[in-house]
Amino acid sequence: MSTPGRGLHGRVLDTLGPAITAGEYPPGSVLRTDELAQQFDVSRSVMREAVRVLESMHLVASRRRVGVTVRPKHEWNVYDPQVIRWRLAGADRPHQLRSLTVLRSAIEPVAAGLTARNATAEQCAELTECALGMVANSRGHKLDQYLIHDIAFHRIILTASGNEMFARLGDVVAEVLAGRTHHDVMFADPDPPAVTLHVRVAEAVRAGDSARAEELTREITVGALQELDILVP
Amino acid sequence: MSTPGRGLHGRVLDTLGPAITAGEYPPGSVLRTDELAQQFDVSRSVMREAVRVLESMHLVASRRRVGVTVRPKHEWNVYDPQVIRWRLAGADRPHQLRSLTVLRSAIEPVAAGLTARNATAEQCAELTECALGMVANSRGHKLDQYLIHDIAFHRIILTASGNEMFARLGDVVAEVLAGRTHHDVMFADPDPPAVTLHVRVAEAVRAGDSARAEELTREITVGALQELDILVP
DNA sequence: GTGACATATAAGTCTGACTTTTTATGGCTG
DNA sequence: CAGCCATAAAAAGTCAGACTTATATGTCAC
Repeated sequence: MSTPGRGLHGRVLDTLGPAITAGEYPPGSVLRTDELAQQFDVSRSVMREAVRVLESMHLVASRRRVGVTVRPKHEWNVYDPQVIRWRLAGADRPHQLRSLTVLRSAIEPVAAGLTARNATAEQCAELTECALGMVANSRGHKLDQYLIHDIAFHRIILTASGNEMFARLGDVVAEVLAGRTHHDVMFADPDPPAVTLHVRVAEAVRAGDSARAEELTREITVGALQELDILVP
Repeated sequence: MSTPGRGLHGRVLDTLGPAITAGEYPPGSVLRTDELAQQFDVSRSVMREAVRVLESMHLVASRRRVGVTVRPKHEWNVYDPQVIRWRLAGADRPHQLRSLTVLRSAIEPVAAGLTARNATAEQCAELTECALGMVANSRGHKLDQYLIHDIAFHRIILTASGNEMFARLGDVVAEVLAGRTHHDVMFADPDPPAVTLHVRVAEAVRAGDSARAEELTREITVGALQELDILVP
């Protein structure tokens, strides 16, 4: 899915990043570049590059004569896709999943409203196709195929809105949807009403009915939120 | 406001980052690390660290035997505060300001709704204080003092919501509000109705009226959006 | 106690040599 | 001429070592 092993510094990040975001090093902890370089058996230059990346994510701060100190959680760049992936892979996955689902419930309805205004004919067609694909795979344990169409659907909503900030959340939503299907529960087929809602959103967008698209999408995201409430109370 | 000149690589980023986000190097352009190092008169190691940071922001991709290629805009980490600052300082500032204001209009109402549920007594007090501070400075060209309270108000809404993703947008909103006051227009005192809305939001939060807090905040952000429509049609 | 000064420490910087990967090239063969 | 493989070249990637700079902290005089 992502970009693994793009050089030595990348491999260092693959273990150091998750460790930090998992809270293994409590905020305020000091790391020494030289020590880390020894631990990971890489040169100082490589370790320095890794630290620079962590610094740009605001996970750590590097100060002379002190070392590399871990920053408190509330300063992290929590929108960095890399950080999101690390946290989703770690211990506070449930907490992170909830935060992101709440975020979805704020963004997607507004995005759908804009999409109803701005979507091209082609995007409308794709959207409808995705919704139909969801219907077609909503019964008979074809969850993988269902998921693919579900992700595509929401990605189109976000990109067709014409707002770049919304569009960039496509990957995040994909991650959340995939996480729900694979990790957590959802053994059974998806709820029929939820599937129908997607079809109706596609209709509303095609009709250019902004308010309805927004309201229907809100129902979808609220449903996702309630589903999460049931699973993780 | 930010963290200027944290080392040589930081100074390189201060000019290379804005240049890239401004579109000076069109997507697909190739940069050579060694050439850049010469241009900026720094060592290769320093330039490599700078490139690593740009890479982690998805502004560029570094590939062997090819060079450092500039990525298309739609792949950038547009939520990175640094990237946002660079773009706000550049040519497409109006476009960026609009994107962020639309984002606000999606996030803040939902955040306010959650804040009405979750805010502590202390946070309620602070919120009221901010609203009153806005009222007190809403007349007589005391825009700077008004802005300070305005920023604090919205920051509390976002953090008191209890959602970390919302909380992290505090800086972004601050940047947008500051930008509106300083750069663009707003010579006159702020609109009295807008000021009143803030007071009423504080009241709703204090009363724990989630739906009302959400709706009133929506009015605020929609107003901000319309104001932008008038200025930049 | 307060202030000036010395010292130690860890990040920061530079340089040069070497390795690795990937692309282009050019000649060979069918 | 087309297709293929060996070769070379180019640029990033890695490493090691020496040196610089900022700064936290401890020491000493007052």
